[in-house]
This record gives sequence, C-alpha cells and structure tokens, in this order.
Amino acid sequence: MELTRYVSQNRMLVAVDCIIFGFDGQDLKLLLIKRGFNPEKGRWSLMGGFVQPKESFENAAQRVLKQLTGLENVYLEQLYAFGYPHRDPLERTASIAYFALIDIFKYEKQLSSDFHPEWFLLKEIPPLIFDHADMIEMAKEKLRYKAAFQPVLFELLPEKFTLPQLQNLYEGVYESLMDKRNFSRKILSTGLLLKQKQKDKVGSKRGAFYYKLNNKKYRNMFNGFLNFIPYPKKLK
Amino acid sequence: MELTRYVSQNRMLVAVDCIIFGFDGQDLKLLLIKRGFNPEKGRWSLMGGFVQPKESFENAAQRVLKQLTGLENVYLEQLYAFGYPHRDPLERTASIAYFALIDIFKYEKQLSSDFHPEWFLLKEIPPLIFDHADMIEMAKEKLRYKAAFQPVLFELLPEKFTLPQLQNLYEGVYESLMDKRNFSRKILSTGLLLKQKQKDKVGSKRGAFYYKLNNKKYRNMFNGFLNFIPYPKKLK
DNA sequence: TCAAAAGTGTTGTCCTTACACCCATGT
DNA sequence: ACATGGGTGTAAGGACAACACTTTTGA
Repeated sequence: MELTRYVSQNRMLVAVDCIIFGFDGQDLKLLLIKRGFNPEKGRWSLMGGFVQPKESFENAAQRVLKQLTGLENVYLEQLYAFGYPHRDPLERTASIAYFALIDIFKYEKQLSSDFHPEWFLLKEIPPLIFDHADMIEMAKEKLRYKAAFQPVLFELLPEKFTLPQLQNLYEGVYESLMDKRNFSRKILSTGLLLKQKQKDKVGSKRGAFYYKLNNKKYRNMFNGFLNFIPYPKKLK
Repeated sequence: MELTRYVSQNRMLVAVDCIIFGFDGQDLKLLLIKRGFNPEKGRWSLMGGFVQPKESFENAAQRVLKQLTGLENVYLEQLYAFGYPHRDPLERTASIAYFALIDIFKYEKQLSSDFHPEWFLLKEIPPLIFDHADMIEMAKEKLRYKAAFQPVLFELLPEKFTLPQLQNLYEGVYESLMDKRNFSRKILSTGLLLKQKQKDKVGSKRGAFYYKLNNKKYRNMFNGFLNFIPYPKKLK
C-alpha cells in the first residue's frame, strides 16, 4: 500500500543553471549560450536544464555541463537556490545555481554547436534572461570569498602555468593589483607548486618558468584555511 | 494568450527546513520539533514547511520560523538545496535549508505548543528524519566558516552579554579553548563592543561587565573580512 | 641597443601567541 | 579566609607590505 501523498500542496519545476568560469591566461571569462526556446528565445543565458525525475541536483548540473562543454570531472559547487515566484514568467521554476571552474583550453577542443556558446569577458557580460545576472554576481562574490582561503583557482588553470599567469588570475578575481615579489613568495611558500624546467615563451621574450601543481599536497590543503590575498592594498 | 508551459517536464514539491541555533550563555543548542504527520510522524525533525505558490524561499523560511518561535527579523541565511530523489520516501521533495541564529531568551518567552519543540545541546542531537542530520552538519560547518571572518555570532546573543559568555560561544562553535587575554584583546580591538556599567552577577561572585554591540559599527563591519579565530592552537 | 616582462631580497611594522598574577566577592 | 571566576600586560617571533634593481631576449 502506498501512503497518501502530500495532497493539496503545489509542485513546481526545478532547474539547474551553471555559471561557467574560464581563464585564458590573461582574463576571466564566462561561458554563455543563446537560449533556444521560448520565452526569451535567442537571448543570452546561462546554460541550464530541468532536473529530471531520477537525478540529483548535482547530477543534473554535471549533465548540463557535459552537454555544453563535453567535460566531466569538473569543479562544480552549488551556489544558491533561486526561487522567487515569477523569476520565470511562464511558470514557477526554481533554479539551483551551480558554478563551475573549467580549464578553458580543454574546452576549446570540444565542438558543441547546438547552443551557440560564447565566452565573454567577465567585465563585459551582455544582458541576460531572468535573474541570471544576479546569479553571476553572486558567483563572483563567492569565488572571491572562497579563493581567499582555499586554493580553488587552480581549477581554472591548465596542467602547466606560469607565475605571471597565476597572478593575472588572482588580480582578475580580486580586481586589484598585487606586488609580484610578495605574490610569488606567498604562493611558493605553500609548497603547492612544482617548478618545471621549460619556460613559456609566449607571454614575453625572456620566458617564464612553468609550474605544475603538487597534486598530493593540493588535495590535502584543499579544505584548509589559507590566506591567499594580501591585506588591503594601495593601488598605484 | 498564454504561452505554452514547459510541457513534459516533471514538477516536484519544494520545502524549506530551518536549522535554528541558540546560545544560553554556556552552550550552543538547536531547536527541534516532533514531526506531526506521516511519514515519520512523532520523530525528531527540523522545523520546516512547503513553499507556497506566492512565496519566495526566504519568505517561506521566515514564515516557518515565526510559526515556531514567534520571532521575526531574525538572522536567516540560505544554507543549501537538498534534492536527491528519494530523500523523502513518499514523494520527491526538494528542501531548501536555511539556518537561523536567534536570541534564545527572546524565544523562551514565546509559547508555541503545537510542534512540541525542544532545545538540544549541539553535541546531543537525537536521530532525525530524512537527511536532517546532514543539514545540521553542513550548518555547523558553515557557521564555523563564516564566523571566522564575520562577526555573525553576535546574532545569538541578547542585547547585553559578557566577555566570558562571548568566549564560551566562540569556544563552542570551534570546539576549542582560547586564551582569555588574547581573546578579549582581539575582540575589543574591533571596536564593536561598548562596555556597560552594570555587571552580570549570575556567573560569578565578582561579576563580569556587560557589553553591548556598537550597532553602527556592527552593520558596517558585518560584511568585512576579519580574523576572529586564533591560528592553530595547542589545547591543554 | 632598447623595450618588455621575469625574477629576486631586505627591512620595518604589526599581529599573534604564550604566559602569570592580582582583584572582587559570596560563602 | 578562601574559593571562584574576572580582569589585565609584556615580550618574542612570525607574517605582511613596501620597495628597486638586474636579467634575458626578441625585434
């Protein structure tokens, strides 16, 4: 015998939306798509989808992410549940927002066409549907908050990267300038980085040494409390 | 004309659940209720309720909280959206968990009877329905995380409180001991506290001075990054 | 040879920790 | 008078911010 269901309560649609961050060595970017159906068809939007009956929210976000980027095993974290009644004018729809940090170079090899995805500079996000701009704002804030104490930004980098690239990344996230001497001392003192013998010759004539993550240490420290950003700074 | 709805998608129930923290000057506590309906009738549970058609999640949480405690304008923050398919065995139900920090003494004056609420020591939480224990675990963690950098724990205190009480609170949240000299220096250096002339004579013969929050400063600092917990410590 | 970016060391200041004694009062 | 918890100061070490010059190399 089935117990009675929760009668006389209203059900609603539940979707996930993904705020997908990437970093090209210079600038922080977001991956957006052209919405393919009504309402708001053709406008820019976060990638999203409805949660299916047998799926957890996390699984739904992974599915949606894979659908767009082809990537799996990506850093994905629940951001916030958005649910005011008319956020989707057509029908009440809750959205569980996730933010993802991906290696933009892995993505660029993928060919995903249906959604007309495009990378936008974080500073040049176009108008978006519904409350997606709020979601992005919150994701930026959470990323700043989190990256201040945990080495999460490495998820945005390829296997090999240079210190100047890493500093660009931190400067982008915090929209501020940092002293390269203090920055490298602090980062290197964590012991997270392994210096490589090769240099990256793209960004400069002299070239900058590549580093890789010390993966074992990285996993151990991932949930620790560190102190990655400098105290309040003078900008020149 | 109405646009087509999102046909062939499944809707689900959405509820809110509240993790309600209190502090009696000595220990951290949680407010739990006896669930009044099936399934799992009569077992301990977080206070919750279904989100109504015209309600945001935040409003639903406020409503539920007021229903139980009689309190409004309480510190309330979204924690996480729990949604794996069978968390409620009866029917798929998402739960948006909120955590609340309330002044336990304000509550104690309220008479709310229907739910058979009881305060439990945070260290002595009974078995709970569904995934409520996970919610509490996450709430504890988030409170620790947040209180490390923001003066959020004052939301748990009455208007007037003593430094030893405040220290008990921090020690309870971090399950560790702190040096009272360093603690008071650090707290007082924020300028958040206003010393009162009266003393609390309950906790000791000599009595401890009351302090009040400097509310203006409090509001300004609330979203700042501070450093409230000591670096790794030796416990005696 | 010059322009452009990479790399590196020192110093002063402030924050943090560790630690011990006296004070006020109710019993 | 004594037991209980409240209140305070100092010194040493570590972390942080400020700061400038040399190196490399492609054009």
